[in-house]
Amino acid sequence: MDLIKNKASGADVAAQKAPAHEQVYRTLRSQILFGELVPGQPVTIQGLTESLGVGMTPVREAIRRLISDGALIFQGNRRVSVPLLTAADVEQMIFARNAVESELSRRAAHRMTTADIDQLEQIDQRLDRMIADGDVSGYLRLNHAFHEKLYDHANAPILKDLAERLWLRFGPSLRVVCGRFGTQSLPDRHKDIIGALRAGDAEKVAKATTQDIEQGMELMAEALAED
Amino acid sequence: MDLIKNKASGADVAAQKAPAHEQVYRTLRSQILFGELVPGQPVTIQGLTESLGVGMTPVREAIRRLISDGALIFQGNRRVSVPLLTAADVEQMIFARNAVESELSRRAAHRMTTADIDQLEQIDQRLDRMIADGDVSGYLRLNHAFHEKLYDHANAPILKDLAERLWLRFGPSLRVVCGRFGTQSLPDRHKDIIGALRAGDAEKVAKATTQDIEQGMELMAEALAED
DNA sequence: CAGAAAAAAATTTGATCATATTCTGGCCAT
DNA sequence: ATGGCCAGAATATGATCAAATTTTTTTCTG
Repeated sequence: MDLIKNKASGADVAAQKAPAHEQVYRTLRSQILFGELVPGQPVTIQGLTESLGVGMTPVREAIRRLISDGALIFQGNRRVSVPLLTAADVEQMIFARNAVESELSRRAAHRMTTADIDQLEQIDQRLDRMIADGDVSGYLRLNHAFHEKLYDHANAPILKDLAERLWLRFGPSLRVVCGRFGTQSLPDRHKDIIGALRAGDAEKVAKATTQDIEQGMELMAEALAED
Repeated sequence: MDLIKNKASGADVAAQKAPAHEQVYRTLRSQILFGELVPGQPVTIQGLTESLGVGMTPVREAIRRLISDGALIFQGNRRVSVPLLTAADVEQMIFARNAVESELSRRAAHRMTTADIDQLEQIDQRLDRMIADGDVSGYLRLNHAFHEKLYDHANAPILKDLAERLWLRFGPSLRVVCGRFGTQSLPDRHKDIIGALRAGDAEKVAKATTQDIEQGMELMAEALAED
């Protein structure tokens, strides 16, 4: 609604036309995915209507969607909050991510052109800069962008949807890990993935993805175990 | 022993206590899961407010949740409808179900007691009666109940949630298959699963689950290919 | 004059909000 | 501690506005 008059600056037409509940959803989803909300933090409808300047109906709808996504949890009474992961949760997510995302990588490997891989590498280079700068938010955004870009090429929307849900679940906790250990200590296998893509070795891409996942998730499990 | 007994007569009470949007969600979810809504059928908010006798806010919230579940799809303009599956969708679901549900079966196999297995077998016996009677609705409900009961024992809520979402996606189309071929031609591997459970052979349980999934999904793929 | 394409009105449906009602959890008195 | 009040938050409704579809009217062409 604020964006309506801002069209002069070239704001996205689609975003302008999107209904309020969609915009609220995207905003909250992004905040959760990139850890701007802390695990355990309560989420209230009235708080969001004020901070987002929108009525309660759109806020309600966005919250329901996010609960269904697993990005928020409904605490039995009428309270909603950002989920706290248990060790068992992380263990299940490792299994599920390995199964789904390694397959997405495998499929993407069969379909990506050199130009596609170049774009992916560009994202990874920007990501490296974020790590060097210690920019946690930037790191989280680009790490997600890297995987999303890769999985987009798998041409498997249902599998990608499953993967995206899992990311929403661990987003807040991943941020906590970064905050604790810093970006320096977050290794990834993106270089391996890119190399294997260029070599056209789909199995190697899948393997590297699995390693990437396990490194990240193990770190998360350790951080959670400390509490 | 029977902890559920606590709220035995409270089943209705609990249902009464549940907020309207929750009830609408459950009703629609059930209708979709068991194929009471036809693929492609449009779903309108105002139609539901009338037929369910509640305001539009609860209906809206339920619809958003179901869209997030993949049980309904948002058709670009403001219309919402029951999804029509493509061959590519089915292929992805076969992969995802195999990965997730075979693991759920494997985990359940490690934890189920003889009494648990007896209960599962009881469901399967009731299911056989439904097949004999040609009761498609009953068949769908008990087939779901069988798998849900099995996966409940896996103690893996995140994996179970992923599986449940996949079921919601193919529910409407499965009903179409049954309507076309009848219940007689729907073979399952439930007897194999039960036998392997009793033998304590987790790998065999997982294998039988995979076969059960592939039989059902292949049939669906064939039916969809006919159009 | 008939028929089809285009334009305009009417109807249906979705989106949002303001308001009333219900429920939860804390607080205070006993 | 226990039990009833009170503030605040969530739930639910109906009214209102906007968008899209359908129907009707108009217009143009053969």
